[in-house]
Amino acid sequence: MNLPKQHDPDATPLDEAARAAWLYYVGGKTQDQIARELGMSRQRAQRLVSRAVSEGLIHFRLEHSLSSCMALEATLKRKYALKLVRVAPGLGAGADPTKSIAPIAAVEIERVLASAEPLVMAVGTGRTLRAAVEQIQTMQCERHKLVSLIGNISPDGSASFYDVIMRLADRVHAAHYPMPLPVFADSPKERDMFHALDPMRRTMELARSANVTFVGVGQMDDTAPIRLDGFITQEELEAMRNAGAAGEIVGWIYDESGRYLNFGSNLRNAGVRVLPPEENMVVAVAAGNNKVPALRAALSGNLINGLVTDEPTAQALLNP
Amino acid sequence: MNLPKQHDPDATPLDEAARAAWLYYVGGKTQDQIARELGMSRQRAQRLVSRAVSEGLIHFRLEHSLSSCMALEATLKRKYALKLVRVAPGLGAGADPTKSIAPIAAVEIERVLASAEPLVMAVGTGRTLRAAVEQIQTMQCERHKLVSLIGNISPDGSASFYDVIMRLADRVHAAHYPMPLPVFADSPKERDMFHALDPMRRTMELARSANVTFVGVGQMDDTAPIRLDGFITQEELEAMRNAGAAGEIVGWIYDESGRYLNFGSNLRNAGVRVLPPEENMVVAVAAGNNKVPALRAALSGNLINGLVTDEPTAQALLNP
DNA sequence: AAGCAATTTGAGCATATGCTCATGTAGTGG
DNA sequence: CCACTACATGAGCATATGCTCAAATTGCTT
Repeated sequence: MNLPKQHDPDATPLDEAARAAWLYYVGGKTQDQIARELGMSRQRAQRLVSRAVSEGLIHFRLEHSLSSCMALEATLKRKYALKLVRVAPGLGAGADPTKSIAPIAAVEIERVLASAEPLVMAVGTGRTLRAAVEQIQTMQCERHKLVSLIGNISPDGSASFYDVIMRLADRVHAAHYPMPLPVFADSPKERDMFHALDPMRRTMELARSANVTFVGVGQMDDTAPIRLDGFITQEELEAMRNAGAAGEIVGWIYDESGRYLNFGSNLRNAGVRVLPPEENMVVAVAAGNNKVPALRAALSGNLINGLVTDEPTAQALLNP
Repeated sequence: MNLPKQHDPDATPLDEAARAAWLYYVGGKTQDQIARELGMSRQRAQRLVSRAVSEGLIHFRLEHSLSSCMALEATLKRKYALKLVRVAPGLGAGADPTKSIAPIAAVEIERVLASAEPLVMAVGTGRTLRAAVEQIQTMQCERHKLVSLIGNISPDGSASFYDVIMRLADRVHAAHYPMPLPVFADSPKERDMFHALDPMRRTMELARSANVTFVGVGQMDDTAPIRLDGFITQEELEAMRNAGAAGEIVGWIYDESGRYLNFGSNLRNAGVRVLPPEENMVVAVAAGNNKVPALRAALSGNLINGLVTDEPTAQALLNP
């Protein structure tokens, strides 16, 4: 029988956490039972379960679309002529909307990657996309190509934290093409030098030919991620705002009608600009009150034709 | 902000359950908070969450392979020359092993269906497969064909409860070919009549050409599902046992070396027999102590070349 | 419209969970 | 070899969860 195991010796800590979480969520046992079965204190079992959750060893996935969210999806789709809209149930006032949209975005990315024909998928960066990628399940996608729209080198020279493409490629086993250049060059001249390099040119060409693109959207208020992560200074940010900046996609700043500014940091951006999609899909993954103006602008300029957001944001986008 | 919603009127009960579960598992809120946010009693919130779990609106998925299970997989793979082995962590003594293997089997079925090339997938029936299918996430698989190996008409004339193919096709949106005939004919003659029908012949041909097959495995002790579901009588079962019956796949009974008996109910079975795979894959999804002899027999006869089971069963299969 | 059965509801309570804190233990650098 | 830091552990407790039961509601039949 399954009496207390004397603490299986050849088990990594994460193994134990995974097993405890399995017994808890899949098996529906109490932590007390689990502790006894695994020969440990109830404390430890509790910690293992909570560890498994926080380390993302266990995923929760809702297999049911709320009708209220579906209604918002339909309305948004019509209003902005979008091809894809997903609205995640809101998590209420204080919560981080990233938590809410990440699992939904993950499902959509998986759905795209499940396609039979080989695709080129371009991806941006950012906290939200990063969180989404963490939720993607592993799959075999050798037929697809993943390409980054944006350099992976931070101002301080390190690889950017929110580098999404590598993690995604890891999970889905697809060929991937990161862009080994700074996000912003020091000058337009330097940027042109990078762009003159042949391998760079090919990667950028690939990115521009992507069938599907997933990007985050950055706001331009004082919490602008582009500033918080040290890509531009507060002064530059203010200058861009004065020039009409409403939002930003892979670092490219656009005004409230979704037109890219020909000014300031945009002149140094070394990455690929997302252009209004025609046959291809450009899906923005973003939610939160402070992103509403940026999203609205991107939508009016038809910079995107797909949107993954949450309930309150969807509502805000519909209330003019 | 998000103060108590006065009980959203246009929400189905399942909608509410899904929303509560979302807030609970994804949002990490307490049921008390959820109740306040949704304007209901804590009780109700509690019930909604537990309902969402029991109705399968929310799925738990482990994104981490336990090393002890991986070791068992490797050993089984070698010992029986299998192409695919997955071992789910056991849920301990009393628990229903179906609960344990269903999510793992679901992942494997998804993985197969994610394939780029069009496939023919044949499926059997049974409680275990049925539970696995409930765990599969929805996907778009128009390129694939799903075909049933077994009739979907019970002895009492109703459609069989554990009919798997329709549910699976529903979820994954694939073309599907059920077999509108009884599981067992009344006589060999009647069976031949069914088989003479042209559409039936084509479906059976399709089933025999399947690239991948997923089946359950039935035991031959007094808990034999084939008897419990009224397909054969206790007397027939005993007769088959006396003739050496060790297990059953889609109703076809085989002996301990995995050879089909040419006897009894096998003479009336109207479905397609699973033959030892060559290029194709035949994956058995089964676990539990009482299934060990049936599994062992199927493995010795090379009736299957893939196995999804749980830890205790894997261990039992390895201890001779 | 009344009566009945079946389901839903909330109160109260036993149990399970998770947090804090004091203590222990391993690993590191002097 | 000792001192120190960082992290792991278990006890105790406040809180969250889920079960039971009695009351209320719903839907259905007469």
